[in-house]
Amino acid sequence: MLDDRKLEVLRAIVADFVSTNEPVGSKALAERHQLGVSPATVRNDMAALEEEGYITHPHTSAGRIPTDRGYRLFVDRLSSVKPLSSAERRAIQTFLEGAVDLDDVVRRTVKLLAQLTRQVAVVQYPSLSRSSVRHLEIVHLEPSRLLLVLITDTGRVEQRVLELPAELSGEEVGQLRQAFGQRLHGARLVDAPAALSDLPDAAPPGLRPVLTSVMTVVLETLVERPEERVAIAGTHNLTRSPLDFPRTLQPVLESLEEQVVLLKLIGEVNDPTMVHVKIGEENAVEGLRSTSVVTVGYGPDQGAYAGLGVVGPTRMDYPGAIGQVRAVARYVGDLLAGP
Amino acid sequence: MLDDRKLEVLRAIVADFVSTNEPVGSKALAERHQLGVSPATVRNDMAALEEEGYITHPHTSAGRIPTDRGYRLFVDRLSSVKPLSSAERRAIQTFLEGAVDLDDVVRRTVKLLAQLTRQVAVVQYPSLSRSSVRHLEIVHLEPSRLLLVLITDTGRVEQRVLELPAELSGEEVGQLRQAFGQRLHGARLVDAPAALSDLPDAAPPGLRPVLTSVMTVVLETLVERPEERVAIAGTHNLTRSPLDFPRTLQPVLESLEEQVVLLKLIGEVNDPTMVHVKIGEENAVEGLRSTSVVTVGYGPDQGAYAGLGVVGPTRMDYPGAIGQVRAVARYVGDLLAGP
DNA sequence: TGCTGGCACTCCCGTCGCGGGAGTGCCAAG
DNA sequence: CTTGGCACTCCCGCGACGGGAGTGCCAGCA
Repeated sequence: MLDDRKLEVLRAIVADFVSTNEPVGSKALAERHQLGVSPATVRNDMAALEEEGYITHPHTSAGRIPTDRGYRLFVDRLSSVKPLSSAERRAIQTFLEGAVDLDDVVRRTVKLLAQLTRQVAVVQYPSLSRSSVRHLEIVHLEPSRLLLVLITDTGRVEQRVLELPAELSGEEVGQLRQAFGQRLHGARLVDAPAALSDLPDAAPPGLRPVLTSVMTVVLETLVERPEERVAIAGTHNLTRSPLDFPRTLQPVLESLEEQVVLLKLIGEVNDPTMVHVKIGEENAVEGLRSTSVVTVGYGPDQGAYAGLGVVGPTRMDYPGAIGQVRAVARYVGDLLAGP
Repeated sequence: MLDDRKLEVLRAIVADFVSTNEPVGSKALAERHQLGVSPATVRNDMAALEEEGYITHPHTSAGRIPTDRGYRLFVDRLSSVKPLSSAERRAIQTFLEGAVDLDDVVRRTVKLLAQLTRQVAVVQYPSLSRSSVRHLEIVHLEPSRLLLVLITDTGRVEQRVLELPAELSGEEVGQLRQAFGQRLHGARLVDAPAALSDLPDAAPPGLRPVLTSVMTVVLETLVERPEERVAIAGTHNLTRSPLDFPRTLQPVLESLEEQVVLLKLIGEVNDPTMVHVKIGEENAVEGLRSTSVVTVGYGPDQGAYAGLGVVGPTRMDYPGAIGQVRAVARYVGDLLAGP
């Protein structure tokens, strides 16, 4: 149905429309790209492409613009990832080096991504459940109050204050500390329940009640609490071309303020090592139906810590954005895996 | 120069313009408000007000709109703080109760403030330097690595990993812990340097080098690092009436993404117990010259933990915003001071 | 001196009509 | 299947126009 030239025409339409933001006509297309055919032929191809739903036109005598479906075809079959320029590579390096802690890494990353892609950037903090324990500290605040501090291999720190049913001696707290430390050190958080399963039996009987209660809280803090954070930057890029979001900026901004929405956006990926692209109506989130979202997981080699990506108009430089998102994800993944 | 009726006219202009967002004419003004004079008289007053720079008009035959100077006069002398409705009071209570930790409190507060005022809300995290130490924990991660965890009375937790020049024994770490704990417990962070000043002399000579190096880092973490965070919400409110920010939305969004800018915005107050209002051109920040900012400090009684406030168009319901900002600040202050 | 009604004037704004132009769809010929 | 030609459609910018809201000024009146 669609021969190579028609696809080439679609590619040209996407390219022109992305760069000019104006409906593109047959004549301009035949001239600017060397298609080797006349505008009339291009028109025929356009009619076919429109028949198939890949392009449309705002009114009868206007040029064509790609539909969501057209962008989808473009992304899937007509484009290859754009390699980064050396300036971009340098920008990534200089931007991320010198980060002092996890917060700093994430903040720099999201800002970098926003600048690089000139879109809205979103970066999820390394997910708790996918990290492993570097250190678990139990602090004896008061006789009947403990503070749990968890440090993960990604540098993330979680803490929780815990009220005890009974008072504990310093010695008992030391026993607790040792018991948990031994079993959890280096363990992945998802494996924590298994690692702790033998704990009640192994403990001295007198300590058992308090131990199980501490254990409950530890597990709750470590595993069950889905406290996922995201950072966002570059929202002003949405206003760059006012035409892209005529009156629909409000729902976009609203959606971007909902942590839940963002997490859904970034988290909903099958294969975290691949870059995923959601185009316009493909988005599950109501308010983002007028945008496209490019996401990828980041982390050491296989397992992903978390996700990051960009949100922009469907009229987006997909090859560029995909390349940039992937590059940043790799770099940050290495950075966090390093130390 | 300006008698009572002229001021009344100004107040009416502000009121009408804020609610309708349209230049207000003499006739409509005389009708809607009971000024007891004719439109012609109102016109004379308007001419005087314009002469003084309190109002202006977009073109010769249009109604009047307040200038920044006009809003200033309105805020300073012509308005009183609007008391909260009972629905608003209830909203504050239900919104903030059930917050589990500091992060949660701040997140809820900023969202609440955005909903209440229908503007962009900004909340600074309780400032480190103004809080006091609830607990300082020193964790012996490895022979030559320490982890410092600081918990403030506001529930804020800061941590820092510290590489030592030499290895330490567990016993020595215990000594460190005790030395710092004794001196810092309950102390305000600004007083930390003083509280620690006698430390080198009091310590056993063998421990001195490492102790001073730890001390440096502690002070750095506690006091010098100006790690101030802010939360923001409600940016979509900027798009509510597109007329307010015709083409100036971009710089506003850009400014609001700069932490530094926000901190400056909120931090620059003389008396933290008072609500401060910056109108349009009064703002030091370039990109926010088209907005007004209403801020106040929050915290226990006198000393302020930090600041919070809202950013909106100069055409803002000042009496309402001031009341809401103040109410939220008080409530959050109490909430944090309580436990 | 200050308020008022009257009146001319200004200027915005929505509407309409009018070309120009870009682009399309279709057709017949190569 | 491609191509040139051609009629048609519809947007868009422009200027003209009239209504209307609002102003500024002035003269009269308390």
